[in-house]
Amino acid sequence: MIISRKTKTVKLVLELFNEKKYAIPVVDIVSIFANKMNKTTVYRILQRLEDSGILHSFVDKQGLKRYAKGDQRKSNSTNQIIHPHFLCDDCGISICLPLEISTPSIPNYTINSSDHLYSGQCQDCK
Amino acid sequence: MIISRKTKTVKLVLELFNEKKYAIPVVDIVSIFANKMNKTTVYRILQRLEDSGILHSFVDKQGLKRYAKGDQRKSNSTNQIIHPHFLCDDCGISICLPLEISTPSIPNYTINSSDHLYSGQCQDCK
DNA sequence: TGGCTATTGCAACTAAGTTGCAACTAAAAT
DNA sequence: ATTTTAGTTGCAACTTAGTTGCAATAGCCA
Repeated sequence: MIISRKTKTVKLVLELFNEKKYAIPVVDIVSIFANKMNKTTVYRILQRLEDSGILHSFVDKQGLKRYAKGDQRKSNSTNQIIHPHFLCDDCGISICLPLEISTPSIPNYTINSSDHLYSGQCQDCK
Repeated sequence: MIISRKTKTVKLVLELFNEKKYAIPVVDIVSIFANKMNKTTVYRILQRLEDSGILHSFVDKQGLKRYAKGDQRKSNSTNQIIHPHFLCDDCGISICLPLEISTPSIPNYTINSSDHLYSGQCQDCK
């Protein structure tokens, strides 16, 4: 499914991702908008924004799904724009690192996608 | 906490990891031992085995925690033995890849640990 | 404006993982 | 060998992330 209507709730979510340029846990987005929209709506909007290529997502070390701006769909098939994410152990913010990751080739295995997560201290916390 | 007693349940879990050399989701282990031990026990044994350096864990793309043999604790501090995991999209098995991952240095950031997950088709499914 | 259909809210549900506590048992002490 | 004590387990209840079905609502286009 693809975003086809710019509803109030969709606009709110898009505004959030324009303010914050790092990867945000879905749980946080749900609580940010707790009295603006239903949590089901949040999950569905994020899914649609990802399907539309406006956001991309990954699962962090705690198993929480996070979303950030940008399209990473094509990267998984054409082997481009694969980048690692960095998660700060102290303040919890997550950013997309501007590094190119090259996918190794492993005999007898086909690699379709990859995820890379670094964690430690960000510039503000170190 | 560290493993200090070799109870029946601990032995069963260790046997499982001797048979299967790939990373197993906790959920699977719970159902494998459904009538041998309580799920709480499974979670606690796995935690202790990891703290003891006998197993290591990571979170897969679905957000499920998986365990595999080997120690990865020291790798996170001394920068050794960091290896990626491979997850088969078809059959779901996960293996530890025998590849060494070098951690990049990012200005103003401290990196303490990293996780690398590839997915695609394994040798049996391809 | 009217109507089609995407979108939303609600409530109930699933599934993973956690917690507190009493009962149990492996292993050390006597 | 028996007692002691501290690590371990089972149970039941709970928390939290995420999902589903369906009726109601609201963009958007003719």
